[in-house]
Parts: sequence; C-alpha cells; structure tokens
Amino acid sequence: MPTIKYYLREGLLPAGVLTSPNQAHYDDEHLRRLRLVRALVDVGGLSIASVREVLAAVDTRDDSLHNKLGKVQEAISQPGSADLDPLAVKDVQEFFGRHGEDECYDVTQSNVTHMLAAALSAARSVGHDHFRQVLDAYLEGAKIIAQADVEYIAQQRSSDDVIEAMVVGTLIGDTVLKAVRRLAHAQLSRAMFSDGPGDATPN
Amino acid sequence: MPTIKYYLREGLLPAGVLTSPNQAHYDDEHLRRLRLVRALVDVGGLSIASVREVLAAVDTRDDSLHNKLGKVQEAISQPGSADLDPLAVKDVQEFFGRHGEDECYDVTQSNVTHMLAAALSAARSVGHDHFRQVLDAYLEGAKIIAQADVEYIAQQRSSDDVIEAMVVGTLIGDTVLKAVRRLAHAQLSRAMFSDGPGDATPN
DNA sequence: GCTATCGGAAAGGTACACTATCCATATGCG
DNA sequence: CGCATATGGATAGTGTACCTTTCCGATAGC
Repeated sequence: MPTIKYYLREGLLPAGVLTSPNQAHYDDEHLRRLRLVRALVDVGGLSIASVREVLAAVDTRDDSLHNKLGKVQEAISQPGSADLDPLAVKDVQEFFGRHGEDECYDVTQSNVTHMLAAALSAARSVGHDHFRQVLDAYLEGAKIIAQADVEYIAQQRSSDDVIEAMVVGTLIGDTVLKAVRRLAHAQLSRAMFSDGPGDATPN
Repeated sequence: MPTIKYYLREGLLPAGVLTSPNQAHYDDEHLRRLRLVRALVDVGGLSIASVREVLAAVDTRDDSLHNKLGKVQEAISQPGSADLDPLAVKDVQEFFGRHGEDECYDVTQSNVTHMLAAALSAARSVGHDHFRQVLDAYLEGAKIIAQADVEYIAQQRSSDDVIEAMVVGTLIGDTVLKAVRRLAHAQLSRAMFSDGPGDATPN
C-alpha cells in the first residue's frame, strides 16, 4: 500500500477520482495499470523512470499506430553503455547492409541499434569478436518469434490494447525467450555431451 | 582502479602474485577476467553476488562438461519473483509435455523453468493469459538460435574456453537477441502499417 | 462527539555498487 | 642514504534507486 502511494507520487499511476477531500475512488483501470507497472518493473526489469517514459508513450493520443509503436519500442529499450567499440558499430552496419536495413536506421540514433552495438562491443572486449557470426541466425530465429508476437498482438481489439500487448509481449517476451533459449541450449547440450540419462538434472 | 580493488575484495578477481609485501603481479588472465566481470555486470545485468556465483561455477574443476554447463546456466539465470500463479506453472508443464521435456525438468526446481513460469505468471497478472500461445513459436525460433550458439561455442579450443564462451554467448546473446527481435518487430510493423517511406524513423 | 481511516507530504531507511581516505611498507631516483 | 611516490590492504564514506514510515489535517461512519 505505501508502494502505491509512492507510484502515485511518481506519476506512474493516475490519481483516483476524489469523491470527497479525503476519499479517492480507484477503478479496475487503476488496478490494471498498477499490475502493468509491477510487470514492467519485476519482469521487464525497467527502472521507475523508464516505466514513466513507457506509460507516457502508451498514453500518447495523437499519433499513427506505427509511429506510436516505434516510440514505445524506444521507451522499452534502454541503451547500453555509452562508449562503443567502432568496430562493433561497423559490425552492426554490415549486418544491416546484409539485410537491407541500412536505410531505416542510424546505428547511433536508436536505442535498439545502440543496444545491439553495445552488446557486440562488450563481446569484443572479452575477446569474442567473432560472436557477430551468430547475427544472421539470430535474425532468422527472431523473425519466427516476431511473427508470433505480431500474430498475438493482432488479436487485440482496440488499438490501445495493441499498444499494451506490444509492451507486455515485448518485455515479458524477452524473459520468456531468455528461458526458452536456455531450454534449447540444455536440449542441445544433452544431445551432444550426455552419454545417457541420469545426469541431466539441473541441480 | 578503485573498482578493481573492490572486485578483489569481493572475491571476483583472484589476488595477484605478491612479488614483495607491497607489490602484486597481474597477468593477462587477470585482465581477461576483469573484462569478463565487466561484461557480466554491464551487459548481462548481473549483480556482484551473481557474478561471484557464475565465476565459482566457471572455476569448478571436477565435473563433466555437460554438468558444468548446467551449473553455469543455473548461475547465469536468475529466477523471477517467488510466488507463481499455479496456472502459469501448469502452462509450463503443458509446454514441456508437448515437447517431451517433462522428464528432464521439475518446474519449481530450476532457475530457468522458474524464470519461464514467473514470466507467464506476470503475463497472466496483467490479463495476458493467452500469451502462452507464442511459446511453441518461441521454441522454434530459439532452436535456430541455440544451434548457432552451439556452433559458435564449438569453435573454442579448450573446455575452459567453451565454458567462458557459453557464459558470454548466453548473456551477451540475450541482449543481442533482444535487439534483433526488436528489429524484426520494427520490420514487420513497417510492412504492416506503413503506407510509404518517411515515417519509419524511430525518433 | 469520538475514533478510525484516508489522502497527501516529508523524512527515514535499506540495498547495492562503488569511491575515497588512511597507513605501513617499499621501491625507485637523485 | 634519504625522500617522494606508489602499492596493497583495510575502513569508512558516497550516491542512487526504490521503497517505507511518520506525521498531519480532514472527514466518514458509528
């Protein structure tokens, strides 16, 4: 309960309707919003400041759906470290060139591309400059996943629901994907290294 | 430099060889380890405590490679919130049943399955109980991605390098995948909603 | 009229990741 | 030899983020 007061103070939740100077009314929409905030913080790992940004983007009224989706995507994608290895930036540009994306993004401009470059930069710094080899396969897998995401989002009725489903699907999807990818790793590791059953328990 | 001292204190870096009471020697291995720690913290988003755990698992000597990989995977997979929606647990079990994984994992036992259940639980709590629809497609995409990961890891020479590549590839790969998935989202959104060029810039 | 509760504001607390200071030793330079 | 500087090791302090507690005045309900 004190946490709710805190979120109200931070502007993450809209104030309730004051029925009297000391009585505010909160409806289901408030509860829904609260749970969304908790999901963003707990599962999405977003900071309070990021959540505020996301909600602001979600609540924007006057914009095309595509643009709004883009803005929300930026808000839910926090950039990595500030200083990038120029070689990593080049890796990203080459990757974009390979897939005809070079005209749509400026690597240093968007949070998403910055995230990608920061990750490859980090890989380079620990001696894994060949990690970029996996990029094409990642995109191939990501396309399948994104297709499912889009299909899921397309089930929503209102465009407000589309936006919210996009936020939830992207952030919770990140975690789901993390877990599923690890399951796939374990499956492959089992297939490759395990001589028989019995030593595949994770503990 | 003060940070290095801090990491030494916290046991994240091995102490240097004391050539004299006030002079310690650090070699390339120390530097490599330091960069690994930085990558885990900065890109992987791991806490200092988690990094310590991961390094302990990495430095374990007496274990089969497969088991060691399993232990390291647990260490780099922090579980979600403690209380899970039982329905979400059932979702995960059904998912496992569908893919013949039901014998290999106890949902509440492993960090990875817990992560998955926590994410689906969060989805349910915000009214997206149908998000589990995407699971099968996620696995399909994840298999392609995991295949690339395994191929990358298999390039390593020593089994120590395999373990390290697995840590780096998994954690940095998480971020890379996050970014690539968002790119795929944008691509699809562009294809679906954009009437023409010009409004596809993220800013 | 009396108590319990609520909204709102301000101060306090906790956890984490550093960072700064101190001190004794000891090395390198003149 | 003597002295400034640097180093390892320990202790204490800093900054940030996310809550939590406390207080206050007003009112709702009995």
